[in-house]
Amino acid sequence: MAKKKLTTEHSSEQCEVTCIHEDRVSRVKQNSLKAEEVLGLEDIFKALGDSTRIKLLHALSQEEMCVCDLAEVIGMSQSLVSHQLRVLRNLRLVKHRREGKMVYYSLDDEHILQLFTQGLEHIRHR
Amino acid sequence: MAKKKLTTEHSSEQCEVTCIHEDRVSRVKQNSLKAEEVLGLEDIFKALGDSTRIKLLHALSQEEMCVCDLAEVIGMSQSLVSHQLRVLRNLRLVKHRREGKMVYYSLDDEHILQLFTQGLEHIRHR
DNA sequence: ACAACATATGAATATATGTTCATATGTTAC
DNA sequence: GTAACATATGAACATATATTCATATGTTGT
Repeated sequence: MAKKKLTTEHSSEQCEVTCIHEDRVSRVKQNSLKAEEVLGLEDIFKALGDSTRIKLLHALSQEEMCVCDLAEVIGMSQSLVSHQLRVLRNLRLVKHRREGKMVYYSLDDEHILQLFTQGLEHIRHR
Repeated sequence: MAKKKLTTEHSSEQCEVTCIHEDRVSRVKQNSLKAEEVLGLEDIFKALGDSTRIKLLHALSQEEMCVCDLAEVIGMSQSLVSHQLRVLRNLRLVKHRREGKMVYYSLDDEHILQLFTQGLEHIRHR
């Protein structure tokens, strides 16, 4: 049986840490990412962190395609594909052009492919 | 060209698409990522798609640090840091070693840094 | 005008996930 | 043994997000 510990006064105002290596902490703190950079990275990686969007981007890395084709390739509904393409569009990861009734999508930034490659290297390398 | 047309009724059995470019679709389909690869990428990018974990990884990219230091550096609670470190540990993104009462974490895979670099290039390049 | 098609989108829902709180576990010193 | 400290973790909660459904918008052809 576990015992309860008598907690002395728990000042909840501050995080009362006692083990900080001050020099190390301040050194690393100074080299922090800017808030803007953190948010930017978060957005991109969040966009890449979904299997549907991964499949869409990978398909588009091969050729430009219309929404219907994309739906068929990844085996999901047109509605879902449209929704997810909008997410990718908002992040400037894909661009689109209209041709008659159809809308063709393609990659807007080839950096994405390098991220994929790096990611694949990682999952093989473990 | 386009295949059979289904009634535009509420037949929700199949995805009734009529605009498929068959050659293009089958070409791209053949070159699909394996399900395993998709899941692997999803896991990694999902892990990177959170600001707390981004800050943790970026801090660890500079030097090995204990949990307390990390909490101080990113300005969040010890509990949260521990939880998120476990996520990163499960994905083999960080490793840890015990030294007395403290546990020191460090990056387990330097590929991560390249992903960060690529990501940063992207957000600047738009 | 209309019908048919391709795509976009708002709303609803279910699930996933980040954060907090309380407490447990493990280590050192006494 | 107990106390103090550093870390880990289960549960609860709130928010975010993926997917589906129904419908709207835009385009072509008649």
